[in-house]
Amino acid sequence: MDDAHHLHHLLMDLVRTAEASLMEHVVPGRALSMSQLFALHELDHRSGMSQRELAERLALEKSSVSRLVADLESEGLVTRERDPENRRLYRLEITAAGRRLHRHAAGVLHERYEHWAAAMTAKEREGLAAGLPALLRVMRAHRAD
Amino acid sequence: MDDAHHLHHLLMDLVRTAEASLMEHVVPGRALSMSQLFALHELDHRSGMSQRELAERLALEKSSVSRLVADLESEGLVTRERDPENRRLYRLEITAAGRRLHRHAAGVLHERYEHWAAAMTAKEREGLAAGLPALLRVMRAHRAD
DNA sequence: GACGGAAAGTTGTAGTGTGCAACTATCGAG
DNA sequence: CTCGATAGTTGCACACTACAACTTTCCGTC
Repeated sequence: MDDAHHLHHLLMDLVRTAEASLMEHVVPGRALSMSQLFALHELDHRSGMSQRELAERLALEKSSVSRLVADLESEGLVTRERDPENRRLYRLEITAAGRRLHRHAAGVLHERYEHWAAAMTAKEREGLAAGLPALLRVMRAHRAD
Repeated sequence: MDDAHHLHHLLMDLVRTAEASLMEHVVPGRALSMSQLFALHELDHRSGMSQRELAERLALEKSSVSRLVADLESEGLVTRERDPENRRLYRLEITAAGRRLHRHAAGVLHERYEHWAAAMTAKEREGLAAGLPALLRVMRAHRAD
């Protein structure tokens, strides 16, 4: 079986498996979508973003982000305040609760990865460490064409 | 950066990138969802499946599959006939048109993979070939717990 | 053979996540 | 001051999905 054919099966499998495997039981009790988790991740990483900027990073339409952030705000995970210098835009900040939630989710995922990594051989881990970034790199390059 | 942390970033990236990169412009003119494509793939591979069995393979609820297959049938991509031995269940068959569509989609994806594979080094390709199946294996094992 | 439970599939309904188009409010250049 | 651009909101529609209630068919038991 040639590389391309092999990759076909692997990726199809992965796409069907990965999201469910990743997002299952990340936060007990609270329903947290992947986009929400990504948004928290971005905001925990970088403060004062506008919704437009967040939309860019998440590759979502600004209206989707508007609702996404409204939900996060209503759950007390982020705040949004108009920028006094330019009142068209919001300055988004993650709250302490949001940060706690993000850290908790990241911790759960971290454990999950450790569990996975422990179940692989060193050779397999090294293979992933070399191959996955490469795959992402070429996917991005291809889309950018 | 430890393996688990590394894996975190890679997977998050991949999940957000892969589906779009995979499914973009697979079939010109026709909107084909990933579940539809997977269903065609299963049916091209194995004939006479019931909807229950297809549902299992796609990890979807039977009602979702009922509608999914109804759509494929109305587009002439599959047929369903009651099994004369057991008229509760359907025997699903991919049509010639369905097979053509699947083969075309597979061809487009194959080209895409070749393009990607060509943009990687041999070492990266080998890494993926060793690492991705391992990742899927441990994800599945973990979910099966 | 009738009865009751199990199995396959269908349909009604609801929820989630998304994009597009039209809208408001604000800004800044001329 | 006016006009075009920018940030965000809202109404609407759509795709995909699960769950629950339903029908039809089957089969074992009495």
